[in-house]
Amino acid sequence: MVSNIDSSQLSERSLHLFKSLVEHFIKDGAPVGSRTLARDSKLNLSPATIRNVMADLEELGLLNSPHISAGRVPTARGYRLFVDSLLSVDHLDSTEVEQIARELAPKDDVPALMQRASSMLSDITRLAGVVMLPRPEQSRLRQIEFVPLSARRILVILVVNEREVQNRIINTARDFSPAELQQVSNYLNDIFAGKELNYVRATILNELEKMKEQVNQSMQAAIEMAQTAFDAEATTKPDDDLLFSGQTNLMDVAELADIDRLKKLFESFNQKRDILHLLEQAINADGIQIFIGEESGYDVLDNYSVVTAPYEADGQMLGVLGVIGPTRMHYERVIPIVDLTARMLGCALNTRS
Amino acid sequence: MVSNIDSSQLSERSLHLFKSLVEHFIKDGAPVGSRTLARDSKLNLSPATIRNVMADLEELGLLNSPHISAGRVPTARGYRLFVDSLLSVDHLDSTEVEQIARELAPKDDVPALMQRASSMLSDITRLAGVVMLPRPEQSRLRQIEFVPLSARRILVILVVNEREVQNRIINTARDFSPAELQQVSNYLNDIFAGKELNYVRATILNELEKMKEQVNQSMQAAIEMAQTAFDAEATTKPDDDLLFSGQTNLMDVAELADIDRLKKLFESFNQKRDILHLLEQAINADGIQIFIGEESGYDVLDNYSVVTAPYEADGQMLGVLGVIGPTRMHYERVIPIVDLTARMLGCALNTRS
DNA sequence: TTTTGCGCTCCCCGCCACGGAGTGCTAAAT
DNA sequence: ATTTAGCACTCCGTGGCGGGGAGCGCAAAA
Repeated sequence: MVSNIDSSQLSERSLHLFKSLVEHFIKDGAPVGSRTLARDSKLNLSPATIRNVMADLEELGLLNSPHISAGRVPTARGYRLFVDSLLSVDHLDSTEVEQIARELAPKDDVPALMQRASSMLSDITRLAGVVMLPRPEQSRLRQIEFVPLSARRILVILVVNEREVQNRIINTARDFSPAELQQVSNYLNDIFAGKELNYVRATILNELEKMKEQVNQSMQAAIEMAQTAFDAEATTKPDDDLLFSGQTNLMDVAELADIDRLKKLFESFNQKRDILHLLEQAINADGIQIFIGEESGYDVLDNYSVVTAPYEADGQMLGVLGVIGPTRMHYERVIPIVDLTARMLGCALNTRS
Repeated sequence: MVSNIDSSQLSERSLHLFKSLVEHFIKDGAPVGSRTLARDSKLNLSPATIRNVMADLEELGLLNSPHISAGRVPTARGYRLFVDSLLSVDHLDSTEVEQIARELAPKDDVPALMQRASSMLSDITRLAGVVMLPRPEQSRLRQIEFVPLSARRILVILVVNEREVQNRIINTARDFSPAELQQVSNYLNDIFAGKELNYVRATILNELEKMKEQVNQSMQAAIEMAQTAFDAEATTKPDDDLLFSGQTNLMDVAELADIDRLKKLFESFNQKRDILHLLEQAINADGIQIFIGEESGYDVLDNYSVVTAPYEADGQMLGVLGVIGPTRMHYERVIPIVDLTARMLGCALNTRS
């Protein structure tokens, strides 16, 4: 990748003008010319001077013109400089803070909370919101229960992470009596409660042979059953851990009104792959992270930026949330909103409740 | 509503021409004029004659012209006549039948099956697919279990309709021992197993007083707990029982490429209200039902048609599925697909499995 | 009853001219 | 050495204009 521009490489004046230009463009969406900039920035310079400066900035790859006699528009690299060095983040007004707090009040179950977080994000920012659900690798088994449905059909209930409940139905090779089931679940709870799900799965699958010798016949059955249960768990979960909302907000943004691009993006939302990869990069970052346009490496995101923040509870990284919008978005507003939402979601997920 | 046109009110020739015109328009999407129609329909008539016929049809409200010197376009009422009386339904080719069968093979859980049905519909028809989940009123309680999580937090598990599992966490006023919980669930299972959920809820809520007198103290607690459980059930479920897929397919249809309309429609998908109302009308119909454009009574659906079919299993109506697309859609193809899908989904849901 | 002929309407497309906004360059001013 | 003013040039968007095409209705002929 080409090296980015450092703010120290430019004169105070150039930076000021550049910032002014970006802000202007974010507001109006039209290429901005020397004249307007001369009027707006308080520097009392003539358009001609500004033209010179802009020519320099274009040289550096921070701006470009759609065609020879149009105003200038920030490039991806330009936005990068802008968000890294020039941005002054808004102070959120109290009604917004309240709204976020209200929506994220810890009510019922985790998926619903996530859903609320996502639609709240899209609502406030008027962009598309996205929330990545807590990564399954981070799930700790809290409790497992078996409920007999009929002769050989058993409902398995996994309680993970204090709050979240998963259930699936398995068919067993032989009949189990309720008493037996009770025994099995006691056994599994004793060994595995509090352990990480992947560990549980791995243990059950790999050390099956070893354990079989040590335990009695009934426990063998338990192990086989658990195997089925966790096998299913491994295969059914991994894809729908991404929630979107407010995609339609993107249809408002004028310069993205090109149906084809939009369609590609929406399809990408549905397939989730690209976005998921992007968010996975973000989960290890420390705080707010911003992907600008082509930077992301995904074609579909060409004229879009993604602003993300990881959220954590009980000192553990859980997932990522953020918004997707046009590169030309109000970063100074969006950034604090995403940031605050991540924090608050973390609070809501803390287990003391 | 204005009375619809009956095919017996028109001459054979008019009908033939009308049908020809509609088919033509569905294929090309452009207003069709007398010349083209004269060429295409095998009737060996001159354009002028056809113009006369078309004038009559316009009189009847079956056609109209976008402007005075353009070809004719079918009106909603025209489509209505077309689908009711003139349509010759395609024979599905075997690969499509196989695809439907394959996708709807009864695998794991019900929601996933529904999801597959919806995306399969959108996939094959290249329109938006929609599936209304089994109506909660039709849910029969099969089994209820209580799992203690901590002192006063209890996980309630409802198994409904043989297959579907719902769980929620409730906080109780006092501590319950595992033995007590067992007793409570036994009690509730005895009384309510096989009953309709609404009935269960109503019984618990209304006859609370009466029952309280008849039973011992422990059962009073049971009732109170059940009350909490089913209360929650009543409030958390009712909105997300509609699945969409393939909305993006609608972006391909040229004449709907108007961003604003599309946005409204998509938002309507998200809010689900209008579509839900529409489908509720459809659930009591006997088979395929078609809503054409403005007929539906919902603005957002102005240039769209909805083709639905209810599906049933074990002799019980469960829900509705269908597709949403431009009024100008290939009904002769879409109709048998929706029909077949409804039947097959019904099969997959039959409880003998 | 159907066809032919004719005049008319309306859309679509390409053309052109024009004003506006903006640029780059050079020469003058500070 | 910067900054400014002036100027020629480029490009976009708009609006007016004119033909060509498709289609219509109507009236008269077949």
